Amino acid sequence: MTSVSPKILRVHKSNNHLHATLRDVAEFAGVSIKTVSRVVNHQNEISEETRQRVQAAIDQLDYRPNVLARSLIHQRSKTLGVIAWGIDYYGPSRTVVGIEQEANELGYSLFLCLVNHPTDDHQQILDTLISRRVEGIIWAIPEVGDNRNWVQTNHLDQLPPVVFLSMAARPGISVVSVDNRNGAKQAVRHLLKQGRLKIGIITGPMAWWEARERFAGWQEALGEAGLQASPALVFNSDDWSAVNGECGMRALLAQAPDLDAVFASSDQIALGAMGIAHQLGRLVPQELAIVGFDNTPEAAFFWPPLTTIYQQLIDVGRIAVKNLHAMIVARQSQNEPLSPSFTVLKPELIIRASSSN
Amino acid sequence: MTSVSPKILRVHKSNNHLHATLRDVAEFAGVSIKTVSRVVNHQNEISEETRQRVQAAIDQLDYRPNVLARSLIHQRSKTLGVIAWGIDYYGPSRTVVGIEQEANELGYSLFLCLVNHPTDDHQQILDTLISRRVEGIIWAIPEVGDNRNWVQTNHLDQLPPVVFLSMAARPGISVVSVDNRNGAKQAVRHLLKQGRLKIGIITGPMAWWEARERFAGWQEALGEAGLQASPALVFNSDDWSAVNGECGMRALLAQAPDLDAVFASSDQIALGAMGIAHQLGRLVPQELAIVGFDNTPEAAFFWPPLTTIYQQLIDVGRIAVKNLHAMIVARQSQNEPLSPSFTVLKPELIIRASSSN
DNA sequence: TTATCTCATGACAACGTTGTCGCTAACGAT
DNA sequence: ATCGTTAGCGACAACGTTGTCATGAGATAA
Repeated sequence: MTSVSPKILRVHKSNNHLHATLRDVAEFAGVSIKTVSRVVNHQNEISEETRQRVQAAIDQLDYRPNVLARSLIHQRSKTLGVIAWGIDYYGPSRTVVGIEQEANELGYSLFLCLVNHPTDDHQQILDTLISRRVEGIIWAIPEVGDNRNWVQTNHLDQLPPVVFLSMAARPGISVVSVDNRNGAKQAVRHLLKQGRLKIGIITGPMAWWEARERFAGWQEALGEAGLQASPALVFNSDDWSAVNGECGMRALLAQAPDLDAVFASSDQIALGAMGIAHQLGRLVPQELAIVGFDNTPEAAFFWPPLTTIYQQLIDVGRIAVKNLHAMIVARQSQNEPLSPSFTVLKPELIIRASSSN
Repeated sequence: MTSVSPKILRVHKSNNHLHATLRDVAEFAGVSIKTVSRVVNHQNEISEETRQRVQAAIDQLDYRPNVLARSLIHQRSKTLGVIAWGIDYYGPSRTVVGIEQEANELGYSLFLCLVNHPTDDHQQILDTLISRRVEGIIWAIPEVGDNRNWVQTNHLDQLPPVVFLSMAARPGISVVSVDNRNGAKQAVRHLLKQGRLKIGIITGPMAWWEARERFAGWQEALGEAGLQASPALVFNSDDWSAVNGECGMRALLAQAPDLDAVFASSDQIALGAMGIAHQLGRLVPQELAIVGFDNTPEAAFFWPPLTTIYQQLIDVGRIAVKNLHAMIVARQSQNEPLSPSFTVLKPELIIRASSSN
């Protein structure tokens, strides 16, 4: 516990504000406010001599332009808002990283807003962002239950441009998603190719759109192969955690003792499932092949290393911001608003030891 | 790919701006700007009759106060900045969650700024935040190499208040940290209590302060027990990943064949280490006990479940914002600036199967 | 010489708020 | 009738910028 008080060294300024203003610099350099403004903004109708004198004053006083004032004049805040959930999980946080990177490259600053649960009320957050005059919003809360119904009603056109992440296509709405259904299909097709015939699924929480899509992909892939998607092969999870992988694996082995493969709807679920397989003495992959979804960094080091589906979540974030930026530009240039885009990214199968003979 | 153009329904306003202003509302309601302002801010020197009339106009025009203008007047932006690294990792992202929660509760909005690497240049980010007039900054980039040296030189007092996360105590600087050294000590003491005598360590990257602290804790705990911290028991990682856990475990078993326990400096390192133990046929924990650090959600489901050190990272974030808020309040009330605080949180040992006999 | 032109600079309004102060009408007290 | 008092409301300046336009000095052209 230290308590040395920091020394306060501050250059004398004419006012008692925290920051020097154009006025301060102008007085200091003996020129008008406008002249200083020109120097700050590198406008060139200014003599080299005064430019240098003003620049010296700027440095001396450690002047920093006030972006709030600029935003007010220009009617552009150069900020975006992200409304997200679960950034302490791998997927959501990667998406936010992509969003931040692209926003930064395009010159936007990012307001981060988090909800504790996907179905929490968001009106207050939205109000805050609007009041702060963000130019656009990335809606990164997963689609759970009816938490996207407001999109239809609450007229979207009196909001700044919004890009939604991970939801079903809807008319008039910009969306960036990973093709979860295709990912699940790839997983199950791979298992079929390995000769597996009794392929179970541990779903995610079915209130989630992504969980339903992955389930549908499992169904479709089985259908393609002429196999029955019987209820005995299905376990529905409450959440995406490993606990449910454990429950699911126990239940499936009880329901379908001749099970020879499991598609787990997340890597965490797969992890729990593999733990139970070990406990029950089922060899993975020889007796039981397992595939996950997400490709978390740990998955490659599970025992055995986990076959899984890789989602380009950083790209999801980047593309979302790119599209959002296009919408902002279109709106401000008074053109017809851009017709909403629906972008889908195809995930990739990563084959590891948990599924290959 | 849908392309239905959204219908534009916008209430008529006197100007062509995106948002209604006090002026718009005032004209609509036939009162002065100031009167509308009073309604918006729930000031009471106003008659109930006009209040209702103005409120109706506000609702009609969907007026939202412009926080940028307010910030300008009040000289308070009610925003904070976080400068962070690695939020796609478990630890950093949890910390950010804590920061966001507390900021939100205290009425601040949060600017999120990320760096790709802890040693990247941060000056530009700092400039952006200052220009946006954040009232305080949370420095959530880990201390790596000399990336905190600027703190001494670049006079901290011409910045807004800053709270640093996870660094050694330094005079004049506010810090919130987890006691990594103590955490490592707890881990090693636990192994000693299990009767282990040859306890190796796979460190994190030693450029990191946290890695050095955990190493020091290992050393100290061995010293307490009168044991030799011999170099043969040490493997230095390049990073925190499972790959290094694999390398480390191989190296340690070669250097010290009678090894009976390993303290891994992260859960991921522990995961890699356990994988190699399995491959080499060493039973965990019977022949080789393993302890990790972080308590990631997966750790409880590793095979075997991993004993590890739990850090209250959400609290780190929350406390950091609380302290920052106190600094802000102190500075604006013209008092002597608050003497900097150094807060240390003690982590907890979570005992699971990977270490208990 | 005078008119025109360019260059460097400054005065002023505006962005959307809020704080200060002043005004008017109504009211009660004397 | 006169004098405060108060409630309700508006005019105005200010926050820190930027855009528009005006101004004056000097250079150039007629």
